[in-house]
Amino acid sequence: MTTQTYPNLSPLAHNHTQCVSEALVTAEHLCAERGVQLTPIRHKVLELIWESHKAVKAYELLDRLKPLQQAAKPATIYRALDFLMEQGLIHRVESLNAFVGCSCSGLQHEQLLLICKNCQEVEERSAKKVMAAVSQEIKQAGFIVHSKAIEVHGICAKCQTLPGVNVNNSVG
Amino acid sequence: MTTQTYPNLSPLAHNHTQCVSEALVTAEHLCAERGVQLTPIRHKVLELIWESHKAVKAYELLDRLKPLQQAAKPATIYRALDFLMEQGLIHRVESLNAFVGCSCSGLQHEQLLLICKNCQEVEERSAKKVMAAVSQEIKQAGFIVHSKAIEVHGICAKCQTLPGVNVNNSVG
DNA sequence: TTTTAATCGTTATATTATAACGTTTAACTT
DNA sequence: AAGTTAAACGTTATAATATAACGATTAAAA
Repeated sequence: MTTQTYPNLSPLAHNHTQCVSEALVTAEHLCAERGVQLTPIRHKVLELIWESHKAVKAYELLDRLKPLQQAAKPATIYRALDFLMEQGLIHRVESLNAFVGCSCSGLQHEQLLLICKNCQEVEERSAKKVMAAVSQEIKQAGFIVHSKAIEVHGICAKCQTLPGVNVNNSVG
Repeated sequence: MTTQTYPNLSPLAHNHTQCVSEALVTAEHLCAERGVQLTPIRHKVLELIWESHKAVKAYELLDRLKPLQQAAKPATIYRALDFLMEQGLIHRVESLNAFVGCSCSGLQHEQLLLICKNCQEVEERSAKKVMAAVSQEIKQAGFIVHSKAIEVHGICAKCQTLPGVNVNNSVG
């Protein structure tokens, strides 16, 4: 028997209701502590993002927000996303122009994002050794770091087991 | 006396004419070897990208291409960019929606990009240790990698010496 | 030399994101 | 509690980035 050593983000395989609820409670606490407003709109957007572990597009969020918030326009979404990013509650996935809930809110935010091409789910890993190696490399370059984005595209462990999933073109 | 241990990409500080010419010759050789066509348009776009070490936007390239290629339209640029990326002759900077010449064409293409917020120049580093650490982390996640993008934003060594440059908000 | 595939021209449109400005709501001050 | 200030939001418009689709042309292969 093998032990599953990776998180299985599928709604069926983990208690996603609890997962979302934890994220929202954490967000509420952090915002309260920081004296910033997690307004109803911001809260709804965060909730929509957490509906899955997939990276979600701004205009997709807008479509999903509209029924709940008639007046919602692009600016509504982008303002909420800006706030949530500032507070470290979500990540922007640069290589997809999309967003995903941060599963380490309140902790450090230099993350490695593993982005599955098949299911679009994003797994976040703190990857201390990677960050240390990056820091060392950067020091050699005499560079002052403001932010790091490490995004890896491929096929997640779960999707590798599915039939008809292309796992080719792999590197490193 | 200190030794300069980082590349200085300023047009005044390195022989940029030679730098560009090397990139173009390498591109020509690689395309010939591979039996793919570095057409006049593709060659011009590559040349325009290499005008500097800054990340350059697609529509900026389009504006610069138009005088040389009357019929140039967005598709003209995006097709050329797609080709140049497929051939590993340029990098897409995901976090800027921009493009930069690849200074390691023909070699490995898993790179660390150091993007200066002040001068917009992009330095490319092969960062073997970083890549090894990423590979190890990914193996633990049971993930199959197709591509990696490691992008670091901050202030380059050159700009740190300039007056009035904000070097704050640094991390790691 | 015919056939096929690649490249390019062209038009249209989809997608992502921001600017600007007025109104409302919340927080702070007295 | 009333007045003041700042934050958040509504709204319109538009900028910036990117792709689809299809026909014409050019290059490569048979």
